Amino acid sequence: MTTPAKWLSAEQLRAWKGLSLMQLQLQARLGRRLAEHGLSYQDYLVLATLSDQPDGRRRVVELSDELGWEKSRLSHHITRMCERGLVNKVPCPSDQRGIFVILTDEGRSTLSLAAPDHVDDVQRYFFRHLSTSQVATLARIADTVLENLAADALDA
Amino acid sequence: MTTPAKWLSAEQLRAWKGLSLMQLQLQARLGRRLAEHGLSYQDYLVLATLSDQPDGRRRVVELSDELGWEKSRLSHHITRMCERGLVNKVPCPSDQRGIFVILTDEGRSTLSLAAPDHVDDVQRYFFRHLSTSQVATLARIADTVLENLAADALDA
DNA sequence: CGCCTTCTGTTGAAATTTCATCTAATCACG
DNA sequence: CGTGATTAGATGAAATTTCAACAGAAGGCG
Repeated sequence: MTTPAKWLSAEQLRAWKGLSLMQLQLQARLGRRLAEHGLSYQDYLVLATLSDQPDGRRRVVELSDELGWEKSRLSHHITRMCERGLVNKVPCPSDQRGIFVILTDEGRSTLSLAAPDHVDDVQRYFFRHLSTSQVATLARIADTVLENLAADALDA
Repeated sequence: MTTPAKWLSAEQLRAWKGLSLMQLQLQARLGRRLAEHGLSYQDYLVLATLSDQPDGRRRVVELSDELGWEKSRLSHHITRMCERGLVNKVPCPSDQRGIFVILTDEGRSTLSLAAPDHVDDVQRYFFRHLSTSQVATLARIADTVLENLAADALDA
C-alpha cells in the first residue's frame, strides 16, 4: 500500500466533525442552564471535581490533571473563583510548594443547587439518546485514546 | 427507584469525563503540530472548511453553522486571518448583508502544507485505536445527539 | 407601500485562555 | 552536604473568546 491513509474516510470525517460539533453544542447548552445558577461550565467542572473528594479539597496539580487544563489557566481560574468566594486556597503542609483548593460553604451550596439541573440536562441532551453499549463504547474509546496519548507523551 | 436518574452512573461518568478530556488532549496534541506550520487548530478548521468547497468560499453564516462557533467569535477570527493573508472577504451579490470568506493562495498553500501532517496525527492519535464499528458508532451518536439538540432548540 | 420582525455581520469592552517567565521548593545523585 | 535538574504554582502581557449592543438588509404582512 502507498501510505496507511492519505486522508480521512467519509465515515471518519463524519465521526470526527460530529464529535467536536456535538461537544461544542452540548457545552453551550449546558452552560446556558448553569448560568442561571451563576456558574460557567468551567466553574461547575472545578466545583464538581472538588466535591468528588470527601473533604472537598484537591491539590492544584491534581485538578490540572483531572480537568486537563494547563496549570496557568487553572491558576487564574482558581484565583477568580476565590474572589467570588466559591473556593479557598491553603498551603499544603507536606509539600511547601503545593496548594490545596478547598470548597467553601458557598461553593458547596451553589454546586448542590446547580447540580440537579445540570445532571438532568446531561441526561436529557446526551445519555437519553444512547444505549448502554454505546455508553460503554464511548468510555472505552476515551480510555484507550487517552492511554495512548499519555504513553506517547513519555518517550516524546 | 426515586427519579429517572438522580445522578450519573459510574459508566456514564467515565464516558462523559473521558470524552471531554480526550477532546482536550487530542486538540492540544494536534495544535502542537499545526503550530509548526504557523496555524492554530482553529485556523486549520476554518481553512479546511473553506477548502471543502470547490471554489474555496463560504458565507460567514455557513462557516458559523459548520463549525458551531458564535458569529462574533468567527467574525473576529476571520478578521485576524484576513490580516495574516490566509483568507479574504468579499460581499455577497445576492444578499447585501452577506460576506463570502475566500481562501487566498497563501491560505491554500499553507493548508496543503499542514494537512498531511495533521491528517497523519488524527489517524495516529485517534483512529488508529478505533475499530470500524466504533467509528460508525461515534458518527451515529454525534448525529443523533446533534439532531435532538437542534430539534429542541426550535420549540424552546 | 409602510411597519415590524428577523437575519447577517461588525464592533468594542470585558472575561477568559495562552504564552513566556519567574520564584521557591523538592528531588536525584555524586 | 551541595549542586543541577525538575516540579508546583503565580504572574503579567498578549491573544482569543464572550457578551451586549448596533447598523443595515431581507422578509412578512397589513
